[in-house]
Amino acid sequence: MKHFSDLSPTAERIVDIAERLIQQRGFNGFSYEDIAGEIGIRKPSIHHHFASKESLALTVAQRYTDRLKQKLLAIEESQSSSPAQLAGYVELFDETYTEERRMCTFGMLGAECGTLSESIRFEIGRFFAVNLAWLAEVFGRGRIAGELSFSVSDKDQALIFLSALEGAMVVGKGMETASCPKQVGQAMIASLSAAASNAVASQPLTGSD
Amino acid sequence: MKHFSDLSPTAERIVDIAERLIQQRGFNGFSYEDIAGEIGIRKPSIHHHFASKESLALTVAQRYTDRLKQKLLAIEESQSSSPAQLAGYVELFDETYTEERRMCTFGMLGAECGTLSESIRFEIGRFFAVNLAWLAEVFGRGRIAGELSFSVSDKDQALIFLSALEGAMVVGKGMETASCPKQVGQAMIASLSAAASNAVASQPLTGSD
DNA sequence: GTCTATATAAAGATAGAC
DNA sequence: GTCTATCTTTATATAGAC
Repeated sequence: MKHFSDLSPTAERIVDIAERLIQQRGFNGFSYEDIAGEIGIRKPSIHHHFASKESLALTVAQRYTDRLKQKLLAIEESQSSSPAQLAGYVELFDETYTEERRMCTFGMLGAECGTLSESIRFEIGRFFAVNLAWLAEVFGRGRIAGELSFSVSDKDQALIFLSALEGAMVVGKGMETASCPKQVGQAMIASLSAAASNAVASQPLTGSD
Repeated sequence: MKHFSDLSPTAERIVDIAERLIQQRGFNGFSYEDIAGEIGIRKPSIHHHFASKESLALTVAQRYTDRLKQKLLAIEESQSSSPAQLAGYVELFDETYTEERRMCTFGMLGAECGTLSESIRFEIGRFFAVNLAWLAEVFGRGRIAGELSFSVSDKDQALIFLSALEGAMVVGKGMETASCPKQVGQAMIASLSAAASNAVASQPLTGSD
């Protein structure tokens, strides 16, 4: 298919359910039968829409990244300050987690990537790269504007931020906590902002490359 | 069994292999056949040592936490400063990741916990609790000694630190990066230490509870 | 697009011999 | 402790009718 708007209503339902199952149980933790049972049709009907489980997961993955990009643009348009943009970003993780304690689709797939095909591994790398590039930009702007202060490169700060949110979902699920990504995200933003108010010279030690 | 030293040589090999498979492929990503093939015995022989896959995973989990506790004690004994203790802690994650790009056993199980039994979920919660308690102590001592500076509670800082390292393994695997947990860990320690050198007043905003 | 029927393989597990 | 044989269930997938 060219794009996700080309998906038939049933295909879209399948993708919706598969996405949720990947987030809650992992790629190796659900089957076509689970999806069929939920929709009320039979397994072969799922195969009619997605010949293989891998192609289904690939569609889930591509749509997820596509939607993320849209949400990042929406954050940039609605929020002008860097701390507010970060808060919007944290909210994306929190919404996902709060909704039936789902993991980030790519947090789950990243953990499982030792069992996944090359085409899906490619999508995993692409998703994280999109996140890191966007975060590094936000951290760069925030640092220059004096809204955020940190002593590592923009790229390292982006990696810390993304990792902490992905990890917060894992730790939160493992500890059966209600709001882990939000707690971690807000604490990090508080740290970065508090440092900016105190800081005399908030130059990064290692540049912004 | 009372303790892990009671494991027969074959049982121990089984646990070793199961641990590695959980870390690399997840609980739902391997089978008794994988273990049997690697050891050179048959599936029923694995069942002789561990009647169910779940009981095997439980032993893997309990041994993993047991060993972690020992390693934390070793770090406390060999390192006196808080930044050095954190560096030792980061090294634990880095060693695991560097060894064939393994995940933390509980990072993987935490992500998959929607498919796991109550007894394993209990172990997941226990593991993270042990980590958070140890880290919060280290952060508290480091803050009081003026070696570390951060503007959230000791507990929140511990949660950020653990989450970031767990997440770094996920992101690192997903991006096929060589050294993600080390990079994230060292960057965080640098941040916390650099802040301590600059800080005028490094009181936590929200107390140390 | 959906169904029944079926193929094929793998999974977790047990019985009982050696 | 290990084996062969077997059970039972599930998974992914295909063929072909409606």
